[in-house]
Amino acid sequence: MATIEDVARHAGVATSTVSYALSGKRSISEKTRQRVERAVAELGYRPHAGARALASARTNTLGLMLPLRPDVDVRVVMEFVTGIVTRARAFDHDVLLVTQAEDAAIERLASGRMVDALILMDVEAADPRVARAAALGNPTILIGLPDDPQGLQCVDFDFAAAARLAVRHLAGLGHTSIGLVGPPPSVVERNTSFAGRLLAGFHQEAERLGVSAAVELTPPTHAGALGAVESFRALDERPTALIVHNEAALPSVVDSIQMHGVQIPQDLSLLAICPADVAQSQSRPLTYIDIPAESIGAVAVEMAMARLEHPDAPAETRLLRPTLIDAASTAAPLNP
Amino acid sequence: MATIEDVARHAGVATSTVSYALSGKRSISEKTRQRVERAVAELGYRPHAGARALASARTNTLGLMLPLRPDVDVRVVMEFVTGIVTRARAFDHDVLLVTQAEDAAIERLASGRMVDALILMDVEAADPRVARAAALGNPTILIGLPDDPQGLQCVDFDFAAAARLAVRHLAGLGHTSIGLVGPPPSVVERNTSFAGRLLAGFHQEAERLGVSAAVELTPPTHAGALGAVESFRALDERPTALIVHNEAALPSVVDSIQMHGVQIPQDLSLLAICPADVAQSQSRPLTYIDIPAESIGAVAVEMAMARLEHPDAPAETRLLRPTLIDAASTAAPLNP
DNA sequence: GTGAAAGCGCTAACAT
DNA sequence: ATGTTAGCGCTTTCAC
Repeated sequence: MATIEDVARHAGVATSTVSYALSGKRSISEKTRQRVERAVAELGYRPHAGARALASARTNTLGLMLPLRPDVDVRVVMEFVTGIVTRARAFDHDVLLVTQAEDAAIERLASGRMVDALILMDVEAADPRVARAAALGNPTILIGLPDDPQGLQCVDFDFAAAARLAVRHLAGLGHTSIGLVGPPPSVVERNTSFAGRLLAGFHQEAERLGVSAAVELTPPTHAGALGAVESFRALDERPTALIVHNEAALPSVVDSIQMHGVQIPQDLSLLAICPADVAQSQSRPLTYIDIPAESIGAVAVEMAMARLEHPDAPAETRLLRPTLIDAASTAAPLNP
Repeated sequence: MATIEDVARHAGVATSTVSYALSGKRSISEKTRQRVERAVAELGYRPHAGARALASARTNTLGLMLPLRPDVDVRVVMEFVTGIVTRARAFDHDVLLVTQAEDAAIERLASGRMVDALILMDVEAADPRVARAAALGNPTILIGLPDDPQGLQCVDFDFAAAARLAVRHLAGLGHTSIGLVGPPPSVVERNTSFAGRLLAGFHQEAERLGVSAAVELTPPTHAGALGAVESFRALDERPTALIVHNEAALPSVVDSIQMHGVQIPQDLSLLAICPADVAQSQSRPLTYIDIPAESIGAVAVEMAMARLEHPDAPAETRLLRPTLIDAASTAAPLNP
């Protein structure tokens, strides 16, 4: 393996010249740059990542901490990951993946100086990782919103606004009773940040608009979805519209509704809150509010990079605004 | 951040003693080891990964190359990843994730000495990455089986044997016409290694046992699944048993069968080839052949580690044998 | 059983 | 615009 010194010798210049020619951190005459580049190509030179990290205190690596909990939808998670990895590459960074939620992992990556910055996914309202990470020197970006985001860098979808938008859309069509097929109970129990915000937004807007609101926390299974639909049908004030925020249950919800001979949207309006491609892969077109998972991942990376540039910039929290895509699975309710 | 020198000073020993006390590479008196360990704890010392990599030519990092193609099922992919990350940690290794299929990424990781070994997922029958990787100094493990695995380290599920087992099981029950709901056409077109082996095993065993065999390559959508089921029903020799090797289509296949009023297994036997948890999350219990994705990932890591220990050991290919779990979704066909 | 010191390959002052 | 050189923090001879 060629070293920078080999390149320098081959090109007849000093090692620092090679370093600078490659990094562009000081001006180099066109002629020497060419010679260096030729030498690099001819020797197939690649800088040694460890040596560079040691000398520069930069690893060009991002740590991604992704607890793989059984109740998270991997499809959605992988969209985040895609956004993160793709955007990181644009900044010439690679991604180190950690799937344990243990604090030890944070320290290993950070104190071992394996990464320049950390991205924490699936943040809970009171997440022990957050304090750990904040105590670290490394920039840390949270995907999600802990109870107290003071002084932390956070990015997430505005789930509260999404729920409000959903309720508003349906109420605007004339619905007065709306059901929410919510996330799995375990997601709510462990205080996942997004679930609480979604539920709060849902109830808040329903109250504001004077529509009645019912929630079913729904396991990510076929049986769970059927159960939720049954529960809503058994209600005195049976909902005329359903909001579904549960990617795994969505197909079964759609199916079970149709199995009852209920027409969408004539008899029942259906509105999904999920990533675009999940909505679009259902058995019928669905009106949905997009969870822009890839964008959120990309923003997380951008925030991390900005932090590396300006370590003292004030912390900011970014919530991405919801947009509704109408595919005619919602309509005015039938007059009784 | 404390360095090894700080620790040495704090413990009143030489830096080399600290190094050896930590690595155990030479014997240390119990007393000094204690002192070193105390100093490490008190200072919160963590070795600098880059410095270590530079001095030892070991990064304790594994590269995982995971092309995110739209036709792969992320659920299954994430099981592989889980197996890999978990097992890697057991060997004190972290995982660097690359999602581009580009050759450039291989060189970056390997020549940049960012990783000790590489694991390539979703290998195609004639995969350009393979030649690149083989040319590298780093140990490389392929998950999948290229056309010519000579001299390469490969691990995969024995899809051919799985297909044969499935056919044999159904033929043994008395079925004489079997349909295969296969992977998406694009998966076959791009010569994904597993798809070809599965199809070959299916046809081979069907021919051997003299049962008629039909295949529908099935897009991973609801519409695709419905289409496949319709096609089979339209056949002159309508299959009395279906093998499904398509995680995304599986739920829709089950639903559409039931929607036709067809009883499983009385009217139609159904056998899935998929990871256990996919089979178990369906709307009814399914007889299935397990794709042990996590185990495969774990084996890949073990092979990589073995390679690091014994770089000159002969290359081996490991194919994991299929097992069938019977959940009564297959039965003898009705006599006409 | 322990220490001293020579690198590993790079970056970034500091020179010129 | 380019060259010289002192580290960065660790591992591993080599010496005792």
